[in-house]
Amino acid sequence: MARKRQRITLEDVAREAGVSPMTVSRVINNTGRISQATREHVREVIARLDYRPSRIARSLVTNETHMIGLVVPDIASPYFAEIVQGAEEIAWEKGYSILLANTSENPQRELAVLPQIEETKVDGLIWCSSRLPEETLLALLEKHASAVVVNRQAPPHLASVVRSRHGLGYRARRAAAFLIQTGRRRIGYLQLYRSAAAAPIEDFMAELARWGVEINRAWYIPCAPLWQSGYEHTQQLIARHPELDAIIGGNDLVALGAMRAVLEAGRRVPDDIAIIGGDDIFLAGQVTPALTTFHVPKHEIGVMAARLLFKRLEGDTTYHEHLFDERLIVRESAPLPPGVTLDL
Amino acid sequence: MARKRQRITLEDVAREAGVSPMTVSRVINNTGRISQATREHVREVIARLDYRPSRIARSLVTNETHMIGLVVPDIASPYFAEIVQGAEEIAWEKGYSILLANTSENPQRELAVLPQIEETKVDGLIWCSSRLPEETLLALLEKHASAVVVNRQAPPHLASVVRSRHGLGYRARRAAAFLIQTGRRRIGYLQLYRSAAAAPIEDFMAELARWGVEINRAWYIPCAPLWQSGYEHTQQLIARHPELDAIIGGNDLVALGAMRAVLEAGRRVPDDIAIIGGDDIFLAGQVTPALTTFHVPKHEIGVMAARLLFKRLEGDTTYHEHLFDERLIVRESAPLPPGVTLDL
DNA sequence: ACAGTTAAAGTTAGCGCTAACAGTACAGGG
DNA sequence: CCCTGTACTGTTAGCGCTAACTTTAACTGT
Repeated sequence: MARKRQRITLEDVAREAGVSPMTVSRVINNTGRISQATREHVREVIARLDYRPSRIARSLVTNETHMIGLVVPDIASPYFAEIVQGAEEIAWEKGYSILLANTSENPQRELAVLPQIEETKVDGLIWCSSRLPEETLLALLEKHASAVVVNRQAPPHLASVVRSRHGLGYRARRAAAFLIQTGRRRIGYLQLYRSAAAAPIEDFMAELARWGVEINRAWYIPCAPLWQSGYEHTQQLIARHPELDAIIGGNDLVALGAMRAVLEAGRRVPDDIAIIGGDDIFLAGQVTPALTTFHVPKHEIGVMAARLLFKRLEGDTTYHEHLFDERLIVRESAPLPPGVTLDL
Repeated sequence: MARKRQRITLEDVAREAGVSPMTVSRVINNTGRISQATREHVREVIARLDYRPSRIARSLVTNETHMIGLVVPDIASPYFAEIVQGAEEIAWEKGYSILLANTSENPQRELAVLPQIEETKVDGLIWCSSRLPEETLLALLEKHASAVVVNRQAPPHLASVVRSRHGLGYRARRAAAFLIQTGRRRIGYLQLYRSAAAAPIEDFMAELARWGVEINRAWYIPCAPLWQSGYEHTQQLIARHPELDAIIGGNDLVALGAMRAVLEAGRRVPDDIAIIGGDDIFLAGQVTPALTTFHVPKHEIGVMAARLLFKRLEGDTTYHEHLFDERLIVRESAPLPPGVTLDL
């Protein structure tokens, strides 16, 4: 029987302690001047009644909820789960709660989730890897006093930014350079579809051109950031294009799906086809062959996003941008043959 | 420049529309009787002013926050991330938000997180895999009108329960039975430490005894639910006990850590040492050798937990318990040799 | 025509807190 | 003895909403 227990209010405490509600409020918030005796007495009553101040009521008057909204495309992805973990850690330290919204990689849902967050009046917002088009994103950011955007760009006055180099097309270009120098010539690319902010495929092809290797648009296909998508697209890709000797996955899940498809097709990794992933999720180094990929400091991204947000909340409205480097981790799926030296 | 934009209130809308605040309130909540003309006019003004009702203010009077608290030991674990995903899905459908608390596997933190959640006055609470001792957990549940507990037991009047069979010691016993029937005799067990609710090691040994195989307490060691822990404990375990021919991991992360340690030690999986995991996380089937494990419907657990919670919130205070089955998924790390038939 | 009904509004009060201002009491200086 | 300052505590009002009640207007049937 869910008892609707009457909540103990600040007024109850005041009455019990024989002081005014304001005095109790001051004790709780450590504001104003309170005599040591009164303070201790009120504290004792608070403890005795097991009083918990209502954040709701406080928020209504202070206009601060001590909550921050966290929007991610897929909480079950190892990539975002770690970012969330990092952000939650900092929020907790600061006494803030996390309001989580999972948009299931769905821009519609992303749009729909925002009114909900607005109505809750979170103090700030961390927005990860928005799949919304640029102008829509900006319009929504306009309405939020404090926001931090992860993996997207934003105008300085609207939000701070945390990114790793991925968005700049850095990753695919470096992967291509590495593969070519280790002897690969016909490189497939499972490019994550995303907003306009993503690196255009042209950047990637420019890199290939720089090395003078073959370019074939049919080898570059858009792909959802999921294992299944990498798996299925690779099945088709290698069936239609058996000439491929390397595949770049947009992220590790995709690359692992690709690896599976390659192995199931009876081709060897890396002997026949080398594979490079994209974010170094936890198990990337545990599979056999272990995945060559770019290390992305996911936890630190979450931590930094929260830190920048709190900077804004604390009144520092200057723009901050933090760009994390992505280090290539050479493992077995795309090894460095003995004797090869790289020029990266 | 974070503009402190003055929020548009219900009163603004009322003034603009030339009606009383109450009328606007009724339109928003679809309560009471409102003429079609007024309703449409008010709606138009709401849209024009881009008015968003304040949940805070509403909560203060209705005593409902439309938020549910979700406490997990480790959001970055693939196991809990999927549960969170499931719960968030249902919450979203019902128009509720998720207040996320990550306790980092730390009972202290678990205790500390509760006041925060209480102050926020969430409408309900989903509590996953609490690491708190039984009596502490119950004491805390007492204070919450509506709660659902995952992977723990609870008295019917305090909370509904969602579990898979794991907590009953089912998993380790079945794993042992399987291993023995496939020819293994000296079985190590990396048991997840946890609360009193977990199956005592005695259950496991009873199963071994039933099959008449060797029992050696030194082979059974407590282990944190992390890859690193499985890895390190296994390194020690197989160094001290080279006689082992199988290892059971408390969950997949631990089992994968164990697998890595075994392979690095130059032993073969499954030829020298068979390995069985525990929750079938996403990549368990992707590694080589693929992990034999028990499938646990993580997403469904999250969904069910949220469903049972909403049942309580909607006034059905009867006790519900949902027990999910765990199916053994036989993959390569502990295969079924040809010709062997199982008696489970 | 008039009480009785009903639909469609409006009024009042208060949820639990805190900001801002207003005391009060007591000290020491003139 | 008042005056000013300091240290503490109290009073008032209102944050943005909704529950509960009241009012107004229009419509009924006899």
